[in-house]
Amino acid sequence: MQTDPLSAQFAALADPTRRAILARLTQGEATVNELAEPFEMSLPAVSKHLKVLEKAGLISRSKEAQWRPAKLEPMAMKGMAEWLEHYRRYWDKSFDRLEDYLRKVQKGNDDGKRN
Amino acid sequence: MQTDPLSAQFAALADPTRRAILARLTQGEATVNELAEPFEMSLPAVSKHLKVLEKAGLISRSKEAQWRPAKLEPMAMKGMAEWLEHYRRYWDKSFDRLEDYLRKVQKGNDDGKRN
DNA sequence: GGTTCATTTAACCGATACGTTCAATACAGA
DNA sequence: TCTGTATTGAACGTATCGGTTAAATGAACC
Repeated sequence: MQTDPLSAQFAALADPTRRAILARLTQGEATVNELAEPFEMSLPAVSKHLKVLEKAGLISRSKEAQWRPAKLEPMAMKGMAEWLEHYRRYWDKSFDRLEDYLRKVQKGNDDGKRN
Repeated sequence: MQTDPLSAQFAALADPTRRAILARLTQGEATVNELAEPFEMSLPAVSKHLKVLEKAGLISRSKEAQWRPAKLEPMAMKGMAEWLEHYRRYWDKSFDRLEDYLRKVQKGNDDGKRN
């Protein structure tokens, strides 16, 4: 695999087991044993998946006694989401109209004092 | 690699050459030779990258004489974008407030007659 | 110190990824 | 039909992936 972050992150998402692990981690931190429970897969296999996710920056690990709970690091997803956003205008018809609208507001009656 | 579409699509994006090819295709259709030009890579290599992108549904190929121009199929990106959107609330602070707002509008003063 | 539990490391395996080179195919045009 | 151009196919090498089993590590508990 490549060394650039985006490649590592997309590659990490290219596996259903890893995507399921990330989904599980939206419910909160979890240990390897807990994460492995839904899968018909050995613990070392899950441990390796976690290593892939960690190298991609998508999760972090902590340490409590003999447990190494995994925690979601959602900021790492931002880059991928932004990359895809550049293409939204090519599939989302209504996005073109939104762009037009935003351009108009930006230019003309600039009442963007919100927040 | 897995056989589910999302895995194939994320895997396709996990390579900088393929991402560059997709970026190029936002400018319009292009032949293999044109697509290969920026890369220090053999033509068969680029041809293989196109096959990966095509299997993922991210591009399509047509046929004009001996040319097989590639065309962006942006709809195939929707699934990935939606998958990532589920996680936006975990990295985007302002998204929580937006959610609250939308929930409120949905419930109470429903003046959503636009469009 | 010995036991148990959680996790990782090591070694291995078959399949796939990504690149190469050389040959084959397909079409256009003189 | 011959030539040139565009593209793909076949065969190959090397590295990585995703899984396994068995052993090692580390911490808690008696």
